[in-house]
Amino acid sequence: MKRKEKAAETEAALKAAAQRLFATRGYLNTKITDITAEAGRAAGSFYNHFASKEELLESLMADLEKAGDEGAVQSGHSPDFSDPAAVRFHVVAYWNFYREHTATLRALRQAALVNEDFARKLSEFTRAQNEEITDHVDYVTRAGLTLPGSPLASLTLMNAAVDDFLQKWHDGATDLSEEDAIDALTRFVYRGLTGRDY
Amino acid sequence: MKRKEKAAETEAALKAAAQRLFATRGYLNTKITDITAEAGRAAGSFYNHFASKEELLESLMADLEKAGDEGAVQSGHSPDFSDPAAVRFHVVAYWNFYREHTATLRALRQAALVNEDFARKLSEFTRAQNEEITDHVDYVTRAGLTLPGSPLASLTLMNAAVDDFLQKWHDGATDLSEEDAIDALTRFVYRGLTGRDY
DNA sequence: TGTACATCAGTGAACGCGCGTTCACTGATGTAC
DNA sequence: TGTACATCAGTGAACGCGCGTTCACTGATGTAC
Repeated sequence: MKRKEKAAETEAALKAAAQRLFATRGYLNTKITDITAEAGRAAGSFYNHFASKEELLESLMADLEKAGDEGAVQSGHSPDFSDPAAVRFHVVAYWNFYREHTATLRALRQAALVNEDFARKLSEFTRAQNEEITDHVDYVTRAGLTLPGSPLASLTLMNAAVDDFLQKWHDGATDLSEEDAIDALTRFVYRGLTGRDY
Repeated sequence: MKRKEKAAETEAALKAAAQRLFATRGYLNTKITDITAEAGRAAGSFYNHFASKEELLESLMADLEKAGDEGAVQSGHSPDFSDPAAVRFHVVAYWNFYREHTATLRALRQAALVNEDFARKLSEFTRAQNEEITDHVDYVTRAGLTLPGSPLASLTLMNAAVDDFLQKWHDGATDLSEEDAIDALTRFVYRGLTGRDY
């Protein structure tokens, strides 16, 4: 079975090369021939594995979803967002998830700008994410605190702050160490959601 | 001087057409021939006015900056962010600014993904925006309240929340009316910055 | 005011570059007997 | 185990599409006398 091994190896090399390039120069700026060159293969080789750059990205997304599921399983966290520790736990989890999958996540966002299909996939992805923690924000109301808006709006606000801040931090737009950044983000979100100081 | 008038008219038509297309299908998905077709001119006409799509976008940015300056002048607002009304005022101002310039702002963000120059311009733009309100957040500290992080980090958090939420709201990701959206956003940001309920 | 020429905005067919995609070919691995 | 053929991963030159860009041309406006 040496043939299949070799094929799998090439496919993996192409994916790894793609991720490296997506991270540095972005999805839209990466040509298929860039990927094959970075992977040390001939241009034509690409099509033995993927029909297009889009399909490669879908494959990377599939890996990401698998990793996401594994992450979710091992959590066993508190869903009570009236507790700052629970908010922090989620911020940290998302922070790490983003760090490990920066290339794919950024590529996906770029692809969504240009491609209807990926736009849908991205919004489906965030919808699913919201779903998972909808009940978490309900704890805020049950604790006698008031959310900034409707539950969905509050989730969206939280995601907006986390997503964008995370990206800006990675781009070096702030002066903060990682711990300080997480601290600030947690505090901002917790306060925003609950109206309580922390 | 009928000739110059005609030229100015065509240039304006090209810009207007570009904005319409940028708003609907995005900057990156808009071809130069799309713009000329939408403006009802021949393809070659474009180059009488702009050397490239990038140059057209720069021209749109110049318009935007002019509008921004005019907006800033007529403000006469309170800079004291320990006062919710001051925060709201700024949120509303930015909200309106965004609504009026959606096409250009989104185009700029897309261009920044692909083009080094625009990336720099965009970050310069947000830096300048931050500059303008750096002192505003200092009022929070002076009022005896604690910011979520360093002043720069706090500003970045605020911008992150506003930018991303605004975009998501425009994309229809929430269920809120405009007033409710502004309310929720203001509350979230004010709480996040000050740790005070509102 | 009229005439002859110059200039300019606009036109659209044609050109050419960049890049995605194909395909005939090679050499290695697998299969049949 | 050896031989002959089949299959498959990989190669890279060549092809062709999409689109940015050019350019010779037209008709209208401006200028000189």
